[in-house]
This record gives sequence, C-alpha cells and structure tokens, in this order.
Amino acid sequence: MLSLSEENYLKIIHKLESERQVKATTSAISELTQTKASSVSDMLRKLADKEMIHYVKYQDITLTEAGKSYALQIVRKHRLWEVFLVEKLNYRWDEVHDIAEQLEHIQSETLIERLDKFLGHPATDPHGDPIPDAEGNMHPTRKRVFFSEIKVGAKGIVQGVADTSPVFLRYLTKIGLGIGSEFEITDRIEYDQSVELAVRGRIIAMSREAAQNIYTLE
Amino acid sequence: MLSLSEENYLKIIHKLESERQVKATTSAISELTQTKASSVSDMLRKLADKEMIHYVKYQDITLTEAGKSYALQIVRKHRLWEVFLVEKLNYRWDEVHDIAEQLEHIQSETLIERLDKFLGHPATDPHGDPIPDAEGNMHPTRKRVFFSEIKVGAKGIVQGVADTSPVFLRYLTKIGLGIGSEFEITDRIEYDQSVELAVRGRIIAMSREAAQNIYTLE
DNA sequence: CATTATATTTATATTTGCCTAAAATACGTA
DNA sequence: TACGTATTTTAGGCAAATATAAATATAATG
Repeated sequence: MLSLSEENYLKIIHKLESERQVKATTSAISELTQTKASSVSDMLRKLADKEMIHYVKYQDITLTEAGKSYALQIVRKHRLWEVFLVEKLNYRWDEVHDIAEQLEHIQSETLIERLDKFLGHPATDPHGDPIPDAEGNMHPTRKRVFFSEIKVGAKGIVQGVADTSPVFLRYLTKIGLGIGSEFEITDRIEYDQSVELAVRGRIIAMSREAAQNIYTLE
Repeated sequence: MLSLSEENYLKIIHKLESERQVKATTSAISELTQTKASSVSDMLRKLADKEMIHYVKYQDITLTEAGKSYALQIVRKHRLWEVFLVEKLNYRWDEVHDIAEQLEHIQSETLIERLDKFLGHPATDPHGDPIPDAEGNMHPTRKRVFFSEIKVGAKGIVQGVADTSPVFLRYLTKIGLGIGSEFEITDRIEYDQSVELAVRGRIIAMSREAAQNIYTLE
C-alpha cells in the first residue's frame, strides 16, 4: 500500500509513459506535479526501493509491472468516480476532475467493484477515456483521430478529448460540442492550420491547438 | 481548511462532548484516537490556535462554535456516505464505517449537497443516527431509550445502536435484530441485569452490555 | 572536443504529526 | 493538608514530504 503522494507520482509517470510524446524524466514529473526536481528525485529513489519503477540515476523512468498495475488501478478509480459524479450527481464534465482526484485514493478492497457494478460497468469516462478493468486491462480502443488530422469533408462523432482542463471543457460546452456530438470538418486554413467545422448546423472556426485535443475514433 | 488529522481530532472531541457521560480530556482523546497523550497535547494547542477549541491547560476541552460547526459537517459527510454505501452499493451496516471514515474527508463545496439530494435527503444513517443538515442542525430527535432501561413487557421498534463496531453489528445481525425490528422485552434478570427479549417469535438472552447499546425512541 | 548550459542528484533544512522521557500540575486520601 | 499517584504538558527526536542551495552528471554548441 502506497502513500497518497506515492500514488500521485505513479499516476503522473503512467500519464507520461502512455502519452508517448514525452518521456518520464525528473523534470517532466517536476513540471506536472509542481514540485521541485530535488523532491522528485527523492521520491523516485523511494519508488524504486518499492520496485514500482525502473530507475537508474540520470536516466528515463519507466514503471515496473507492479507499478503499472498500481497506476492503472488509480486510473480506474479516477474514471469510475468521474462517471458517478456526472451520471448520478449531475456534475458537468468540466467540474469533476478535482473531486475524482481525491476520491481515487480511497482505499477499499470492494468499493470500486461495487461502484463499477452500480454504474453498469461503463467502458469510458465522461471525457471518452477508456476505463481499465479490475485486472488493469484497457479494452483495446480504436485509434484516435484528432480534428487536426481529419481530412476536410469528413463527418463523424466526437469520441473524446485529450485535454480535460476545465477551461478547455467549458470552451467546448460553449461552442456546443461534447462527446457524442456529430460534426463535419468543412475546411482547414493552411496559414495557421486552424479548422472550420459544422456542428448542429453552425459553422465554427477552431484553432489548431484546440483541434489537436478533440478526437473521433478510426 | 483543516488537515485530515485535525479533522479527526475535532470529530473525536465532538463525539466526547455529545456523549454527555464523558468529558473531553487529553486522556480521553488519547484513548479514542490511540495516540499518546503528549501528541494529543500538541494537537490541542494547534486547534486552540485555530480557534476550533476552548483550551486552558489542564482543563477540559470544549469546541468553539466554529469547531462544532466544522465537526458537524464531518459527521454529516460521514453519515451521508454511509447511507450511500448501504442504499446504493448494497453494503451491510457493519461494513461501512471504515470506508465512510475515508470519504468524510473529501473536500468539495458542492459534493455533499448533491449526494444528499441524490440520496433523497435521508434523516438518519444506517445505524439510526441523525444526519445534521447543511447548517449543522441535528433535527431534534426523540430521547433514546436503551434496552437496558425499557421496562419488562414493553414492545417497540429498534431505532438505532450506540455502538457501531463491526463485531457488535454482526452480533445483532446474527440474532436477527436490525433497525426497524420489532421487539418485546420479556424479562430482566436481576442478577446480572441481562434482558430477555422476543424477536420474530424467538426468545433471546442479551447481556446488559449489549442492551446498553440498542435503543428505541420515546 | 572543450566549454557552457541544462538536468539531476546530494546535502541540509522545514513542517506536520507522531513518539519517549522528564517535568509540572492536579487529584484522592490518609 | 501533605503525600503519593495519575494526568498533562514540555522538551527533544524521528519519519515523510517538501524546499533551497550546492555539487555533479549529461547534453548542446561553437
């Protein structure tokens, strides 16, 4: 059983690992956790002692099997609680992150399985992210295709978002876009790679930055 | 905003205060929290600094208005989560305490009000204890009459238990007694003050100790 | 490839919440 | 009321998780 802090580190390392762009390094973790690199360094030694990470000084960090499994359990808890908050307590998708961040650390052998059952074994959270099963398997999902990559003229349904910050989610809500929304990419502006899309009969201009964070599935 | 430890101390002090038999003293808190008296003493100074308790060295401790209000919010959260666990996740009443003990510390402005609504504004928790409202008011409850005080021949309905330890709750479940159970006190043995009662047509002998922890209302 | 810049680690310190041991205070009773 | 006992507080320390500052290793560049 790990401490709250240790759990948060595992989660962050998992996030960096699974978002294959970035490697898990001391400074990347420091950045994401908003703690000093020296503190991260301390914690990495502790997690290595507990065999949760592979750690060689000055090199990239990777999770061990045990560490990955532990991290996926936290992800599972986080996402199931998010579903609970949205489905049962009527929260909006941009409001649930901070609360789920706390709830994901509740320790109980049985709680999360009962919650999962109560929620009807949902496959994804309110942002479209898949929920790992009790054994830590993410049911293989189709490949994500971001708005920034979809060819002009293509239609589809929004399946998820890669940025779950409240400010981004509120923007999407404002323009009438959510998971399940139908869309058509009507144009891409070469100058700044922004896109134009049709949602509910309205034409919307969207920056490349935003378009890189909304996806449908192949 | 108080730390988890500080919240637990407030809760314990409130428990001692409201169970009017015992006064909140350093040693009583030490006993209940299973921490050394010296540690308690440290914490009391901290809580006094934060104006959560009235504290004069070597004297009994009482909560300030702020402290009482804070403590009641924790009690509210604890009891609402217990209702959730029993009503929605099908836990038994002897299983919920430890999980609620964790959930009661989740910090959110809105979560508990939404949970309360979701649960249909329950008046009591699964052990019959009243749930304070958002302002910290316990709706005035009728006076408790314990099995150890009920006169022989009287009938009634179990309204609550004063001991919520799993071992006690499992004993009650085993003898077929729960909140809402009809009973009749059929005899009281003068020798050891044990009682005899009829539940669902069966006659049960119950020790004075157990009888002191089950009650109906006046 | 030498030097500078950046990233990382080590050393040392702080805060929180706990501990043990010792000192101070309060209480029961002879 | 004075003594012994029990309670409470103070003093000094430890572990966890953070920080700052200094040392060291790696990477980037002219």
